Amino acid sequence: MEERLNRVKQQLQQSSYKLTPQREATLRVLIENEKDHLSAEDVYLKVKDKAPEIGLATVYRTLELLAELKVVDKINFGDGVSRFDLRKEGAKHFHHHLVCMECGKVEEIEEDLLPKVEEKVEHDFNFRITDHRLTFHGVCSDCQSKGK
Amino acid sequence: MEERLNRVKQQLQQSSYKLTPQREATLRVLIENEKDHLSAEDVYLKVKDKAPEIGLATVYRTLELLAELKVVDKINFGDGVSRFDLRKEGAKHFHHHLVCMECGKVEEIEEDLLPKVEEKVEHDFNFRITDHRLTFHGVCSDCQSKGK
DNA sequence: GTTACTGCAAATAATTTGCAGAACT
DNA sequence: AGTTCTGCAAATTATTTGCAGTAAC
Repeated sequence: MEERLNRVKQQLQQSSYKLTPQREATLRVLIENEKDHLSAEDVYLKVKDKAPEIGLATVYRTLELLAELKVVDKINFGDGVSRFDLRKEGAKHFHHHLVCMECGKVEEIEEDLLPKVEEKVEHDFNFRITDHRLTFHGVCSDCQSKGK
Repeated sequence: MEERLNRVKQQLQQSSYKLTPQREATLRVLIENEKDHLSAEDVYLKVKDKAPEIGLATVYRTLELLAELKVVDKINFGDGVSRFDLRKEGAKHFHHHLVCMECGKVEEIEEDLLPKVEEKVEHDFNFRITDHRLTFHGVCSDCQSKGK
């Protein structure tokens, strides 16, 4: 946790940004809820528990900043809300998601499934890929067994 | 064009919906701009040219209805706007997109690149896939040559 | 001391909803 | 007649921005 914060701190300072208490609190929430896919509002509420004086606008600004630095990825599952997902340290690409259409659960796939596909796309379309978003919609295993 | 409208009309009627003049005008705009990725507002403006009395709320309601029937797919490229993309007739899955981070251009990939990946995911995660969203971020060939 | 950062409130933007009337079956 | 559909205006929701004060280097 602490090492991770420090690395982000260095990243911030390299771009002459500061790791303020508000930003630190926001980062801690993101790290503690790494497996979730929190909206800005969700993050705000959790940060407020620790630092009640923080404003929602600051959370938005911090999340935007972290997205710029590629510390988090911003993703949208189709409800009108942006969600923020901590990027695995050192990961070149954003991980993939499985969204269950029945219960809404979101699972993560860490393994990069796309290298071959990306090779083909870069070649066929002469497009230099820097990142991707891959989300599968379907029915999770729990809902499959329930649904019978 | 007309056959295509008729097929959607039948789809609507199967679910006891009607193909009203407003819905038809909206569909025509979508078909005429098949290669674009129009927002609800974009669609509204284009429909208004033909049928000035139509309301924005009706366009939203129509697009939502068409998404439900899988005539269009709703997609979000990260700006805060939903875009609506006509699904190729008979296509089982949503096609893929290349979004250029420099100029914002969006290209489509019709070929389904994911059957092998999906097989693996269904097996490894016991997840029944019904659809997917795959978008690549990067630099298109035009911007690559300009950028030199 | 200067520049970056924050909280608050107000502004903006996208989308949804309530409702009374119109249209289709 | 009964239901579905529409336009309008108002409401809601998510996000952004202006600004005056605060904190960090």
